[in-house]
Amino acid sequence: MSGRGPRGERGEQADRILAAARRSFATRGYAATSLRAVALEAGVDPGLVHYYFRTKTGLLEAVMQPPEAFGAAVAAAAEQPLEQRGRAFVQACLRLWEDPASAEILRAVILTAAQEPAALQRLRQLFSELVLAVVSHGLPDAERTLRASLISTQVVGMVMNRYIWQVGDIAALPADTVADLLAPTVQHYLAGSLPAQPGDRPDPG
Amino acid sequence: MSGRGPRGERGEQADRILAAARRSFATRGYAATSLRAVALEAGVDPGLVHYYFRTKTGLLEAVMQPPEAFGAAVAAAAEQPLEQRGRAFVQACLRLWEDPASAEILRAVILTAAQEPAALQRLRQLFSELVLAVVSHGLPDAERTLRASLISTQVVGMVMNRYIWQVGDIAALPADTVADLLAPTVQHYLAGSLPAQPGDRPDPG
DNA sequence: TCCTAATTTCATCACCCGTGGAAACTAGTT
DNA sequence: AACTAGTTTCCACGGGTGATGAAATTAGGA
Repeated sequence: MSGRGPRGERGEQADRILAAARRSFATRGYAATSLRAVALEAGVDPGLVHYYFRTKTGLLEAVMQPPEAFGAAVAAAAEQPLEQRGRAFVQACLRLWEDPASAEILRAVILTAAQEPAALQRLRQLFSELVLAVVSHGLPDAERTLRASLISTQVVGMVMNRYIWQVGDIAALPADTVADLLAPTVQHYLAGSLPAQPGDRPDPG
Repeated sequence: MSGRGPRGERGEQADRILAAARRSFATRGYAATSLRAVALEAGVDPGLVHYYFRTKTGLLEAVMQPPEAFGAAVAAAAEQPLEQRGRAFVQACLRLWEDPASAEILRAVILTAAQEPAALQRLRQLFSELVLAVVSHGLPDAERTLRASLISTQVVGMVMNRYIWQVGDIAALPADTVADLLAPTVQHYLAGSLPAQPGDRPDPG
C-alpha cells in the first residue's frame, strides 16, 4: 500500500486524478479547486498531479476533453430529417446532461469558460462541432451560423436553469416534458423563417 | 495622501471598494478574487475592506444588491399589453446588459450563483421579482411559473452567449436585431399555447 | 542478475490568503 | 484644550497555494 514505485497499470492513477478533478471543478469551480484537494480525493500524492499534468491549467485541459458520447449522440440527431431534427437535438442534449459523467465535464466547461481562456476555447470547439453540425445539413451557408447561435441560446438557457442553478419549473419537470416545451422553438430556429437581418440581401423568392 | 484618519465623505471609500469588487467578481469570478486585490484596485488598505464588510461573503452580498434600474426597466415592460410584452421584456434585458454598471452586477450574480449559496439566493430573488412580474399580469395562476421559467431559459441563454462568453452570431449582432430574433419566442412562451403538462387538467375549452 | 526507465513520495520554496487587533490619525463637541 | 467617535493604516498570525527537484521504489528487459 505504501512505498514509492509504480502502482497498477499505466495511467490508472492519472484516471483517478482526472475523475477527482472533474468532480471538484464541476461542483466547486476551477479557481476554488486546489491541486492538493484533488490529490486527496483521488487518494494520491499532490506531487503526482504535477507529474502527470504539469500545471493546474494542464489538468483543466485534460479534464475538458469532451466525452465520446458527444459525437455519437449529436451526430445521430444531426442525421435526422430536417423536420424532426430540432426535437432530436433537444433530446440528445437532455440525455447528455442527465448522465452524471457527461454533466460533470460540461458543467466544468460552462462555468470555467467565463474565466479561463482554455475553457472558452473548448466551449467554442464544442459549439462548432456539435451545434453547427446539427445545422449544417441541408441549410444555406448564409444562415447556418445564425441558426446555430439561436439554437445555442435556447439550449444553454435551459441548461443553466435546469442543471446549473436548478431554478424554476424547468428544473423540476421530467426531461420528456422539457423536450416537448422547447422542441418547437429549436425547430423554428433550425428551419423556420427568421426576421430579415441588416446585412441580408432582399429575399429573391 | 498618506496618514491614517478619515478621508473624504462617509462611505466614499466604501463605494470605491464596492466598485472594485464588482469589477473583479465580474471578470475574475468570486473565488478567484482576493480582498487584497480589491483593496489595491480601490486604492485602499486591505484592512479597510474588513472594516466595512467584515468578511468576503459580506462583500459579496453588498455587491449583489440589484441596481434600481432593474425595478424601473422591467416594471415598465410588465405594464405593456400582453401582445407586446414579450418584445418589451427582451429589449429591457438587452438594455440592462448593454449598460456596463448593471452588467457587472448581473455577471457577478450569474457566475457566482453556481457556487455560492448567497448568490444563488439573490438569483432566485431577481428571478421572482423580475421575470415573474412580467408574467403575472393577466395570466392564469397555473401557468405563471412555467411561462416565467421558459422565458428565463431563452433570456439567460442569450445572455450567456452574447455577454458572458461572447460566442456566436448572437454576440456580434446589434441589440435591436437580437430583439427581433428572440422576441417571437419569448412572446410565445408568455402568451402562446403550450403543450399539455403531465399534471394538467384536460382543457375545458 | 544488473540496468534502465517510469512512477511515487518527500521536502521545500516563495508567495498569497482571510482575518483580526492595536495603533495612529481626523474631525467635531464640549 | 481635552475628549470622543469614527476612519484608516500597520502588523502579524496561521494556514493554504501552485510549483519544483531530488530521492526512493517498482517493474521489466538485457
